[in-house]
Amino acid sequence: MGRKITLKDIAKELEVSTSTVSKALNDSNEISEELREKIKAFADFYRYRPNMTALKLRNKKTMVIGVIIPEIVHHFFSEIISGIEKMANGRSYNVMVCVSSESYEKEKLNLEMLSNGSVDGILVSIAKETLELGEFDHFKELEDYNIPLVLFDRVSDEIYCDKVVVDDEASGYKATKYFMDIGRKKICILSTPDHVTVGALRTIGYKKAIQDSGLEIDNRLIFKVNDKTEIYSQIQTYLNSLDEWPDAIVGVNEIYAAIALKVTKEKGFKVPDDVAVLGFTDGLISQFSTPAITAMVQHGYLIGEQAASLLLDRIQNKKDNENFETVVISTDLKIRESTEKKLE
Amino acid sequence: MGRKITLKDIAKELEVSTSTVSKALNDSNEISEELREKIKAFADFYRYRPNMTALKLRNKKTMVIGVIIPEIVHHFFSEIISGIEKMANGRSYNVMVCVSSESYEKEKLNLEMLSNGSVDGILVSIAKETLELGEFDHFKELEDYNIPLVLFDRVSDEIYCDKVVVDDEASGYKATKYFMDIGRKKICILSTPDHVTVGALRTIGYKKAIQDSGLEIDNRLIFKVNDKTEIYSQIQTYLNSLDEWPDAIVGVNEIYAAIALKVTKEKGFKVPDDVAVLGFTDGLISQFSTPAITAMVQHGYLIGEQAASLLLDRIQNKKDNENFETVVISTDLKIRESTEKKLE
DNA sequence: TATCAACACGAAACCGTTTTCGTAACGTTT
DNA sequence: AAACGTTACGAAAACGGTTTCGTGTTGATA
Repeated sequence: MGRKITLKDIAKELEVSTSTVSKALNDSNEISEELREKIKAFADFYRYRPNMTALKLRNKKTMVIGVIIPEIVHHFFSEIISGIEKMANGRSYNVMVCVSSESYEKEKLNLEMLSNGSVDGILVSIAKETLELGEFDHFKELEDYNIPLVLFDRVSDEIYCDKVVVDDEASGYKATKYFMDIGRKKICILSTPDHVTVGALRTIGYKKAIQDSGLEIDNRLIFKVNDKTEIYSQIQTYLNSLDEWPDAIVGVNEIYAAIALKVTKEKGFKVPDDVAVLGFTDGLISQFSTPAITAMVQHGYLIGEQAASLLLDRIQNKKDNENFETVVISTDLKIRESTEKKLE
Repeated sequence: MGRKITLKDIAKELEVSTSTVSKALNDSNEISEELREKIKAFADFYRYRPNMTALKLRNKKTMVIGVIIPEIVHHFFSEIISGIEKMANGRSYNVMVCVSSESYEKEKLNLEMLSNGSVDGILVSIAKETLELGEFDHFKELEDYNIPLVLFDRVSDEIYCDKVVVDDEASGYKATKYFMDIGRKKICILSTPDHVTVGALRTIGYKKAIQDSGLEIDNRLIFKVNDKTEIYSQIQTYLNSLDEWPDAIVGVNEIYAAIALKVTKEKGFKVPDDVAVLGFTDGLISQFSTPAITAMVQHGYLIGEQAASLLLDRIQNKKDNENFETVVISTDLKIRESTEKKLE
């Protein structure tokens, strides 16, 4: 029943004005040492804590940032949130998390909800459906409300704001180059449909690497997985449809790589001796599968930190509106058993 | 520059009072049809949206619930958050996520931060350190602030509130019983230190199952993994220290099971023929490792939904304070290759 | 024609703070 | 003694809404 105690309560009880109490608690020297101590003691005793909502209204800032992610049960994204949370917390901000479930409608709804004054700024990784539709007006409306936006990982050129991305093209290149360096000839890539930029960019990197080494690109070795139907059988069917099994497979995410690994082993090939497998995102699957999968580490935590940092800079400094920045987080190759000969 | 437009702005522009505008926008029939439409049109045109903070202050509710979890990059917990988010959203609430990183101090800080009026209710899964210290006063202070609390998964008897838990003891029993049913004799359990209740309870279930079948409990088959040092080598060392390798291993989480699987295969044993492995939490590791690991599915999503639902009931109905409920979510055994003979 | 309800709107209080400004009381200076 | 500067506090506005309670105008009723 310990009804929350307010400034007014204290004021009444101590027979002073609320302004006096407020000042006393904020250590203003406008109030005499004596009274100040008395008020503080009283407030302390009754565990007074200023009402945040009132403060938010007064200060016109909420000390909260909103995050919209496509999915939360996902190693990469949860890493990002973790980074965001850490950075925000360190700068005394809280984080409100919304999930778009890859749906355009939900993303729009979330955006509207967040932009009604609940948060001081918004971080978004765009939903697949939105990317597919190419519909970004809901983001543009944010400008009207004057609320800073930072996009991360899944971004769009049509939206003018700060961004944090992975150097996907370079990573695709790096992965492919690595395979060629260890002597692989027939390198296959399991990618996404083109509207998912990350997949598309990695594929571009893949192609460049092939061309740079003077080889021809074989389009049959590029497979775009359709997320809307069963993934496993798609990959299985595709690989089986090739005249000859590839000697190296790049999966643009952990799952594709893990599935490719599984299918390959089931087919009787030895990994990495016959076939080498590499995936993007260094999650638990890569670490714990057998053989452990070589992965492009994407540093999700760092991405989250950077994105939050950029957003908070915007919020706090009110940077000159026309100088948007794009931070590129580079990946690292974490070599594991799936591409290296095991020590016998 | 589209300065956020307020009621006052509209009122001034249309030369009416703010009360009129407010009523018109809320479809009050106190305002004439004609004026109402005019105001609405105007508001619409300028994209008026009520300031949430002001509403929160006025209504004395924030429509936000806070969640404190030990870790976010974790399949089980992210599933829970997902469930919470879904339920909260469905009931027009938003979710503020805080991470305790298993630290008592951070948990306490988070709790203080959330209880200052930022949220209408709080969901917590207790940090390991807190459980270890047995220090729960920070939760009790919540009562003073009159803010509802629901604990999930990691709970404590000392805290008097609604709870949502997994039937850990029964699950431990079920897992062990299953192993005995498929003819395993030497069943080992990789558990946690006792202060982590979930691990302890599962171990109790394990013991009961053994006893119920008339066998003796062999304490050497119960290993408590210490999270503070390297897990892999601990498990490896432990298993190697046994006179004889077990023919079945229960891991109280996915990681322990995956490591046990790996170590077992490295040692040259066949899974499941020589050794069967089972883990708790049905995450990606279990699905994608080879062989895929049999798992106790914990329905994290459901736990999240239930917890949020319970909390919202408290918030909305102001249930009679002394009738706390504990919802038990039961687990399911998802049998996979790691315990079943493979089809050749 | 006086009375009264219904209608349509505005004034003001309220939510819980902070902050600007005003001022009474006192001490100091010339 | 007049003028002035401090000190220590309170009144009131402000943040952006909602809501209660008037109140001036109508039209209908007795």
